[in-house]
Parts: sequence; structure tokens; C-alpha cells
Amino acid sequence: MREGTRSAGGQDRASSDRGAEATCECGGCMIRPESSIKAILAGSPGQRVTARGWVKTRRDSKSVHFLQLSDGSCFADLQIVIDDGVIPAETLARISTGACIEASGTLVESAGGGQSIELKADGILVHGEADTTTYPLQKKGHSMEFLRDIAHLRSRSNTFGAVFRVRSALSFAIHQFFQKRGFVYLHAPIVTTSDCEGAGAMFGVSTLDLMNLPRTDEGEVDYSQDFFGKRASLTVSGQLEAECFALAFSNVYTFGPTFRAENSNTPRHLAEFWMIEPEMAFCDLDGNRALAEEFLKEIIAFVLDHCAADLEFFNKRIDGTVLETLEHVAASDFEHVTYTEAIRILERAGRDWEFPVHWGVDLQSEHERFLTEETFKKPVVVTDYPREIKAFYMRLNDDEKTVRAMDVLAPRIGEIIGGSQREERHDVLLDKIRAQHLPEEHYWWYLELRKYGSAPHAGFGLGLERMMMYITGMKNIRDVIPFPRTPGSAEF
RNA sequence: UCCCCGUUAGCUCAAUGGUAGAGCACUCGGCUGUUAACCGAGUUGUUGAUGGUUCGAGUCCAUCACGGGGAGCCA
Repeated sequence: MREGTRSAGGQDRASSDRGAEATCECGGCMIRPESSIKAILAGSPGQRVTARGWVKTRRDSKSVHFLQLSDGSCFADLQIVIDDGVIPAETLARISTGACIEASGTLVESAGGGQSIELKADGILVHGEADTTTYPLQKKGHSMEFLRDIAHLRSRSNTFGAVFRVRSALSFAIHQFFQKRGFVYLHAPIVTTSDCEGAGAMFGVSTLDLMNLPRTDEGEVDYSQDFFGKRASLTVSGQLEAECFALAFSNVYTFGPTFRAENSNTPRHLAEFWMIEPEMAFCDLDGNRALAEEFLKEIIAFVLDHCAADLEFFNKRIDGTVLETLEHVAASDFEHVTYTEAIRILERAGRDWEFPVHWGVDLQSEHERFLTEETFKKPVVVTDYPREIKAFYMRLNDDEKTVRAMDVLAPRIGEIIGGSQREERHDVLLDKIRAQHLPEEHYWWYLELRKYGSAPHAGFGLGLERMMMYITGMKNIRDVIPFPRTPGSAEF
């Protein structure tokens, strides 16, 4: 790494006395909120500031140089103005798109049109150069596919800067939503030995030697010799653990990574993604649905409030309907139909469905899209699905044909939330486990929850990345998570 | 995993089976308080890989790899 050089424009600065170990005016400390570019842009002319960050573009005139500097703290860049001769030419020569620099100077009212305030620099420290002939991020637009190939650098782009600021704010909003309501945050385990979570293929976790697997007499892999003494996997859901906690803390939520080993190659699937799973005791499906709606509206409103500049960018460059949609969703009531009603709507739609519709079939993408994009044009909650197409733990309705399941469908991305009221009756649950030929011995602790102090309870799961897609308008889920893991791809 | 489409310069893309190009980036020069700056000149290629057809393949065929869209699975 190259040693930084301070260029003080002829002035004698205290920091230049420190010898080779050049530092900034504030002594090499981290960026505090008050010294971020976000704060600097809110400052007033005459203030002396030091800005640190990465150069997005550079424009030169004969008598003046312009840099646009970003430190990630906000969407806007800080324009740095360097009058010719103030900074040594050899320092200027090291500054190009991608370089990391530190600029000290005075805030002035901008003489140009694009910004109201700018930094007139009298000292520049180059922390790290970026070779112009090889630095892959150009000033011009890049395709999302190309940026994905340089995931270690794409966060410096406008788009991904906005994406990950929104992701951070959204995560905070989610915690705040639940914490405000007294929900206990549960860290559900990442490694699990319950191969019965039933939400898809799982990644194995093992310390066994793959070249020399221990075998049982029957020729099966002998997991009793493995690290956990039995077959272990990465979690596909924290729901079962959340149910345990709900029957102790009443209202709980999980928020953590989840893993699916499905060979899904779509713009909506990841092998590793983040999920939020609230679970509420003394709650039925209506309460569940109400919370889901309140939840989505509140976190959307938070992002609208706190990420205005980023959202404006998405609306301008990514998807022109984003702002309108979000404001609409935050303000209006969700539609609610039962599965049976939804089927009736689809049957009467007069369409040639690729997958024919009749009571008992699961809703396909085309059906979900029709309901949410064409019939109602807003999020739709579908409840009370046929028992045959839903998971064993969902509570059986009195009609014995349907279960207390709900899916929240959103325009453009389909299912964004899936949830249910859980079967809290021990005998009914046991019957369903047996009817589906599930290994009941694996569910012993889940069944015991129904044996000791059982209570009605319900919950749902929200995929964080699906929500991110909805909020930002980004079309591919791989572009709303920092370093996506998908089949055949985990480079960074 | 299935179906369709694609892979050519650093990036985005052109190129009837017949000499591989443009814009941007980059380098140099000019001009200007510039805003994805502008003007001029210049550099840049194992056409994804391996076979095959052909006098001749970026182009046609086969296989593979990677990417995109759709579907399934789901969040």
C-alpha cells in the first residue's frame, strides 16, 4: 500500500511535522457523524472542514479542478474545488475516479449550478490511488450484471450506495417496529439438527472427511460420528424456535440469515437470504394479518421518511413507479380475500391460464400477479388455503378443508409474506404429522409445546430481500444483498 | 432442474459464410466554474471454451461453461 502524502499548498501545517506518518486534521480518527459528507453538505459557508471519501469523478479546467467525493453517508456527493496551483501537480496527478482522498478546506457557496455548497480545498491527502487504466468503475452507467462481477467495488456506485443505505435503514425500521411493541428479539440458531423444518432443501453442516466417510452397517453415512452426533444443517427457518419463545415471551421476532439449497435460478431467489419472523401468542389469523399490514406500512413509511434522496434516485433511474407505489401502500388498506374467493375471481377472469384454476390448486405466479397487479392494484392478503397445499403446522379450520394460512402478495414480486395461525391442539397436530408421514419422533419438542401450556399463536415470515426489491424497484434479488450466494456463485 | 435468448475491445453494442467496427472509458493535446463537461487525435481484440462442417467461420452444427428472461420450488 502506498503511503499518503500531505500537500499543504505552501502552508505550514501542524500535521506535516509528524513526519512520514501523515494524518488528517483531526488526527486520524474515524468519521464521526458531524464530519461526514452528509453533515458537511448541511454546513454553512466559512466553516473549516475535512472531507474524506472516494472520488467519483474529476473534471478539470485550466484554472480550477473539480472532484466529486462520496463517503457513503448520503446520496449526494460533495464537490471539491481546487484552484490551480494550490495543490502540487504531482498530488493532483494521483487523484482520479476511485481514489481515496482527504480534502481540507473551507466551505463556500457554490458558484456553479449543481449544488449549493462546496469545499474549497487547500490541502489534499491521497490515501489510495486508483489506476485509471484498470479501475473498472467508470463515470458512465454500467449494467447490473457487470457490477455484480465487481461486487467488491459496486458499493461505491450511486445505485448500490442507495441500495445499501436503504437496506440498513429498513433493517433498523424493522427492529424499531417490533421493539416499540415490546417484542423480544430472538437469535434463532443458524445450525439445526431438525431436518423437519419442511421449507426446502438444506445445506449440510459437517466436519466429516468427505474423502473417507464413516459408514453404518447398512452403508449409510454414520452421522453419529459427526460433530453434532447427528445430521446437521443450516437453518431454513427460525419459526419452530420462535414458537418456543412465543410461548414464553408472548411476542417475539427473529431477524437473521436463512439458507436454502434449492437449485433455484431466478431473479427472486438466493441460497442465503435474511428473514424476519414474528411469532405472537394469543394471536389468531386476523391479528396476524393486521400486524403484517401494519408492519409493511410502517417500515415503508420509515424508509420514505429517512431515505428520500435514495428513493428519488430509484424512482428516476430504476423504476418510475416506486415512489407512487410506496406512498400508496403506506396510505391505503390492503385487500383481503380468502383463497376460495380468489379462485372465484380467477375463474371469472375469462383468461386462458397456463395453469388451469379450480378449487384445490395452489396459486401460480400468473394468478398472484393477476390478483395483485390487475384486480386490486395493491397488496392482497389471501387467507384460508386448502389444507393439502399448506404446511402441517397451520391451524385447521372448522370446515376441516382449509387452514389458517395467509400470503401477502405484492405487485411485481408476488409473495412477500407467508404466515399462518399455528395448530396449537396437540391431537390435531399429531394427526396431521402422521397424515403427512412425517417422522413424528423428530417433532417431540414441537409437540411438547402443545402439551405444556399451549396457546393460540400465529406468525409470519418476511423475506428482507423481497422487501428490498419492492422498495427500491431493483429487478434482481442479487442486487439488493451485499454479496449474493446463488447456485454456482459465491465469489466474494 | 426445464424452456427461450445471449456471450465480439476495459464497458455498452454493431458486423449477407469473404480485410473485426462504433460510442464511451483510457492516453496525449486544446478549451472552458465544470456537473455522466466539451472539442481534436491516438491506443485497445486468442470474437466464452473445445470439437466439427467449409476453399474460407464472429457468423453454420455439436458439446460444455458463464450470464439474462420465463417456469418450478419458495421468502
